[in-house]
Amino acid sequence: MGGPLSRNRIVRTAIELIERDGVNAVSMRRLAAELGTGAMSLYNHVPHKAALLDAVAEHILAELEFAADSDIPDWREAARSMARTFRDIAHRYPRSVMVVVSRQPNSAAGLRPVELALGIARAAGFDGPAAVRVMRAVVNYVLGCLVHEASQTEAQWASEDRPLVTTAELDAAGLVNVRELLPALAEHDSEADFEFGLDLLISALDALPRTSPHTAGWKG
Amino acid sequence: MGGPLSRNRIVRTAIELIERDGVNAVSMRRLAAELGTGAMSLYNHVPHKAALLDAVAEHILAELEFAADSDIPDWREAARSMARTFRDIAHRYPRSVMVVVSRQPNSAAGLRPVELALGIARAAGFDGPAAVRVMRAVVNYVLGCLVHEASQTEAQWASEDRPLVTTAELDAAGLVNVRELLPALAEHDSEADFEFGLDLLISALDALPRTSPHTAGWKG
DNA sequence: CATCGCGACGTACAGCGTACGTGTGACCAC
DNA sequence: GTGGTCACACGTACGCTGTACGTCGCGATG
Repeated sequence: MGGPLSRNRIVRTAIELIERDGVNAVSMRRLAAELGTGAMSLYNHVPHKAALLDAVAEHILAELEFAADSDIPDWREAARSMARTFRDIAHRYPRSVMVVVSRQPNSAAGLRPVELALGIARAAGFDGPAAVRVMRAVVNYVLGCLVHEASQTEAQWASEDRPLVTTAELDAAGLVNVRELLPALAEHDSEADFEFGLDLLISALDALPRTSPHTAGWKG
Repeated sequence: MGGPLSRNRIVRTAIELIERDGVNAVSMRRLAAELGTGAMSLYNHVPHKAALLDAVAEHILAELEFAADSDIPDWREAARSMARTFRDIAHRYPRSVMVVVSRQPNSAAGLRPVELALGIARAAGFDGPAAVRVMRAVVNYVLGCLVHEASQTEAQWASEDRPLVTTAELDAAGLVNVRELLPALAEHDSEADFEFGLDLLISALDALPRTSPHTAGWKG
């Protein structure tokens, strides 16, 4: 069914399964059934389940490479572009985000976002430890946004638009600010919020003194 | 052994178990053994395992309430203090961080950080959607830092100071920036990086125009 | 004393990851 | 052609998981 078994086909099907039924629904047997084979056949292509999930993370992260545009002269625009690309990919695989994020980023594939961000930081004129700090500031912000949105998405999947928390509970817990701003919290535009924080961070970084000359982004 | 079984004792022991052996090592049987009882006894206090992990998250998040100091007049200092407190708690339970983060934050307990951050944003003179945006910017940044550090910690636990990635692999993958900045990446001071991004973000937010008068933090 | 309810505990079952053995077909040396 | 080798699909089996259900002991209440 669907051609010969291969590591790539297994990984792609695993991603489909995660997106359709959630991470917890992924088992070797179910995945094999999806592929029309026996569970043990998978082990000819993947050493164990953890490695499979690593491969899933790697596969998704690999899309960054193709999507990232490294020819943008203005480093602020390049950084924004990379962050948006990252977020777009996360939106394409919403239920896989936590899988990707929770894998240790020490494989060569996991370090690709770091590589790209470091390149941009250096192009902006930051060097050595400064580049690392700048890179981490924006990567961590983006990471937090993705985790946040993934949480929201999963919560939505879990409870089919049933009220997640009642105002009575909020009052009981003394969460007055949440209670008052509940409409603003509920109808918030996560896209706009993402851009807001991103612009803020990048502008602040751009205003920092440099340790080495940079190619673009002087404040006129 | 150790007094009567209770929900609180179960949750505390679960946290100990996570910190000692990792999340994957937590099973109802092992947890029960740790408590000196049978596995099924736990179900008199907790409906199922997922609820137990929810309770773990809630228990850890509850420490924010006691630790948070809401009497700081300067909103920037208040925000910094809250962020640091959050991070301190994460450092006290390093291997539980991903559990807390990956639970849906829609319980009253999970919304406590949101509540505190919203309070600070409003005290800073932001209101309505602006308060929500400001709150989210800093919360997402802090969240990203915690996830990042948790990943690092878990990686360290997983491989007892064996080299995680070789320079040869980096070259093969074309990660030139990572390769060159590897020393800076390795010996980086995560505390300093955290403060760097936090200050940057808070200062940038403080420079924003307000929609309502605020009590402190004017730029002189 | 009889009764009741709560909570600790054992048993049982479906499902999990995966170690191991077997079978089958494609390839190659002679 | 024939025998050997190898890759890979597949079945079986084991120890572990979460948890539904039944039982039993014990303190409180009539």
